[in-house]
Amino acid sequence: MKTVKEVSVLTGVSVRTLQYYDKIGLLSPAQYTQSGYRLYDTAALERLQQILLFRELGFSLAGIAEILDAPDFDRSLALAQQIELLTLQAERLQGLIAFARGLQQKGGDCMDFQAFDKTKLEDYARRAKEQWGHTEEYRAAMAAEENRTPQEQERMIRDFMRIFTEFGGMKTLSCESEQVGMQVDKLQQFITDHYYPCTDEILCGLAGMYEAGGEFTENIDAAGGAGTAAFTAAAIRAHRGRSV
Amino acid sequence: MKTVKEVSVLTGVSVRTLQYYDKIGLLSPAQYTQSGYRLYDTAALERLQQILLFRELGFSLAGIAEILDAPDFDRSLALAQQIELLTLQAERLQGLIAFARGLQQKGGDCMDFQAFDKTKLEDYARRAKEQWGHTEEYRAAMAAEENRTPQEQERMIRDFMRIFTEFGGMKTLSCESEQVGMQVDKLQQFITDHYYPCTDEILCGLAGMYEAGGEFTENIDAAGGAGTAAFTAAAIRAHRGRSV
DNA sequence: TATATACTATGACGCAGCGTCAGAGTCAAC
DNA sequence: GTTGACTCTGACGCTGCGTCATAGTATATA
Repeated sequence: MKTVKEVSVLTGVSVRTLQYYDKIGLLSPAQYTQSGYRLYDTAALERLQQILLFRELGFSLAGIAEILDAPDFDRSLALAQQIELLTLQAERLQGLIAFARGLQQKGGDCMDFQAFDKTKLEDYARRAKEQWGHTEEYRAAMAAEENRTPQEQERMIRDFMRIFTEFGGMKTLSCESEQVGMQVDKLQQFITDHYYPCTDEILCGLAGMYEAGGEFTENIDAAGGAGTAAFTAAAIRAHRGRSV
Repeated sequence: MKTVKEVSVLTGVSVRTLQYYDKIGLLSPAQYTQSGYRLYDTAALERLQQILLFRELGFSLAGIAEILDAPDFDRSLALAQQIELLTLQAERLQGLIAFARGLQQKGGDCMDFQAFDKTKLEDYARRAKEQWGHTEEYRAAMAAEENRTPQEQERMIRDFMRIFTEFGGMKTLSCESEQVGMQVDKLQQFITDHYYPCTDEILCGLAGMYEAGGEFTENIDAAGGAGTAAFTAAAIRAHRGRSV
């Protein structure tokens, strides 16, 4: 039988936390003394181990109680779900890091999100139309484009910029790396979702425009720092080159 | 001039949040109507953009206020620090994911952390001594070892197990990958911190023991699933092999 | 036995960043 | 004048504890 302090020292959990876990019914001591002191036995300690294990894996205390108190609960399923959740968080973090690095490169003081101005975007769309305007999907997508409010368009431009800022933050990575591949997917998906169905072929075509040295190059480099456009183009080729 | 609702729709921030930002002094509207309605101008909107940018990068609202309100604040320094923070979080997440995957592989129902029992650990230490006991660093480290409480030893064993569980979760990765390399560093650092100075040479020696098929192999595979010991050995060789 | 000390218990409040609900006022249109 | 859409504010809730205040308890020492 161990007192709160002993358990605290043993496991690194604070006394207050142990009291709290008792209060919310997550971990009760084996018994109380007449004066109300908590006493923990080895069974309680083992339960605490389990609690700490799941807690570190990011489960909520309520979730841990559910897992530990329902003997028929599918632990491995819960674990699998948690792994997915953790993976999503990790991916998000990777994206954020790339984004932050991109911001850093393009210059901390002038965090300018207006570089992609509307006229240029229209120009951009016009050139795309010249190349792929004859397809039916393109015309269908354009119909949706028409009735977007200016505010929505502004937000989309910023989102678009951001993708390139993230590319900029990945310049230290290899073009072939998986993370860069995911970013290529992201770009392709974004264009498909918001502008027109972006096939691998079209994407490779865009790669050429990005590194051609014109306004596209300028805008992209403004978003992610010098060399971002070239890096993006290389990344697209590395991950889509085979299919063309 | 835009109302709260309009700003909300435009930026995706809830009305209540805008009111909250006003209350805490983070973002004040350009003016109020006689009836107390908030009205935002473009300057306020731009400030909101900045707020959202930093918020997404994980800055606290207080931190954002500090950054935006002090014109001479070093933004790029803050950004660099935040990148470090994000990187740490990402590394931690990667470790957790590997750990969770390791747990998954060794079997969800019997999450047994007692596999490394004390006698085996003593055996482990004894063999290490046979090989490197003649060095001075070893003897110094052993002095510290002596006066650890049984509880501290137990915790260390669990921590040690955990490192192998994490290795087990990385089996799908390449031995040469950077993440696995970091895990090798972690193992080496842990041994150095808690047992004896673990040189690259010693680590490679351990690798041999891990895959020799004896108790070490059993214990490590119990921690991370079948094949973990062999994977760990290969990982050590891949990242420390050159220096031996 | 008195006291010093270490430990324990409980309740209340605080933290971040809002969401939610209640009650009341406001604005424009029909 | 009434409807419906907005807006205001304050209060409370959420997670997972830390911190502080106040009070009781256990134990060793003088």
